[in-house]
Amino acid sequence: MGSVAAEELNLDLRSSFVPKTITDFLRHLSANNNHPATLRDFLSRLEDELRKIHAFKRELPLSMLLLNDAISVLKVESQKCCRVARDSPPVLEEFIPLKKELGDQSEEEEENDDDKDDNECRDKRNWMSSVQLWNNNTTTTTTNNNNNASDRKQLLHKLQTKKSEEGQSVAEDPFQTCSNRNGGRRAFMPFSRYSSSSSSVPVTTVGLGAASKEEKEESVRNRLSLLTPSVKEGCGSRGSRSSSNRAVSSSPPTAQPGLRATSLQQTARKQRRCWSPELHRRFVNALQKLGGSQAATPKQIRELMQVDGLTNDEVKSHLQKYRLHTRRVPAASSNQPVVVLGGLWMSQDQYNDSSKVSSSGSGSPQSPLHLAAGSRGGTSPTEGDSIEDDEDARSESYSWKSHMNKPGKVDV
DNA sequence: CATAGAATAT
DNA sequence: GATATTCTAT
Repeated sequence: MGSVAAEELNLDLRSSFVPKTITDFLRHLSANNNHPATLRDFLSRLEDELRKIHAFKRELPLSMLLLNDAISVLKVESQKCCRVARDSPPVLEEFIPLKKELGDQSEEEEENDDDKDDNECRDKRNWMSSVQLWNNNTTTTTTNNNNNASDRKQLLHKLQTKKSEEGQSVAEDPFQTCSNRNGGRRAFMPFSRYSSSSSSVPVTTVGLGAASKEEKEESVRNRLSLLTPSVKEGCGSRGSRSSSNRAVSSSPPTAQPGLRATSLQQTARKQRRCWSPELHRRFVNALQKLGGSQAATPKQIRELMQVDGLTNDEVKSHLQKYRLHTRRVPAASSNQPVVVLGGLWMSQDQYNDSSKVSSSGSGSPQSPLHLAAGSRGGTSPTEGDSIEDDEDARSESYSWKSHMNKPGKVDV
């Protein structure tokens, strides 16, 4: 029950305005017999914290400032304290220590960088894994410090404003199921892995062989609310596109023009959308409903997919890729497109259930076989890119990697 | 001006 | 290779 002060204060410090906190602290301190240990402890905590966020100093300039202030004040107080306690003469070195500490790690770079960015990045990454101060662009506005080589380059290259349409941003994250860690694996993991672990979801893991027609009750038209339980962190924590995105952020009331305020709008790239198997599945479903990849337009697809944060461009891009990939696998010789790739091309229905819940209406009215669409009355199969082919190609989970080449006919 | 598709860029 | 962004035509 001793001095819990530091504990509390530590918390306060993070979210409160320093002056107040410090004041409180000091008051508390003096009320407590000026316990030097307490002060020192707190001070050391602060310094520790400072060290931690040092790597982020560019992004959290204000935090650095506050912290520095706090430390300075406390240092002074500490001196006083000691003096009083030991009645010894002042030792003014009050402001030196701070510098000293930082000095070791690096400190001069206030704004040149570009190369030592590397160090910083590493630091950041380290911290990133444990700490999570990355929520918002808090202060990305750091005047001109925000570099990122690429960003900078882009900025210089073209300052033409870009429409920042996707206002939806937040609240997306339908089912981004990719594990996208830095050096990690990517792409689709077998569905068998999806559910399980945290959260409820009655779904029961669904192995790839069991359930095939989960629930058709289309009751829920839920716009895609299937949050993949276990993978929620998957695609690179897109909790918010920030890092240093288009710093739009609409800085409120311009706050205090006094300091760094000018928010530069840099053109940062969007976070890559991760086309999880689920997403792709929706995509394909939509295509089907729209009559094949050739007939569908990005917009239609997007609408059909009903995925929240999904943008036209994203769909467009995906569609482009999709077409590219599906084009290469013409049914070769007439029918029996399947079979190729040894079972790799099975009807999507099998995978359809994948895992997830909700399932929304997806698996239902697909009319799996509308192949008879009739479109081709026997015309020359030569081309072989009529809707059907798309269907074939699209069939399963997402393996366009088809490596398979049609040995038969070379072009030219 | 909005959208689709192709061509590039990252 | 997968996405994003830009360019061009509609």
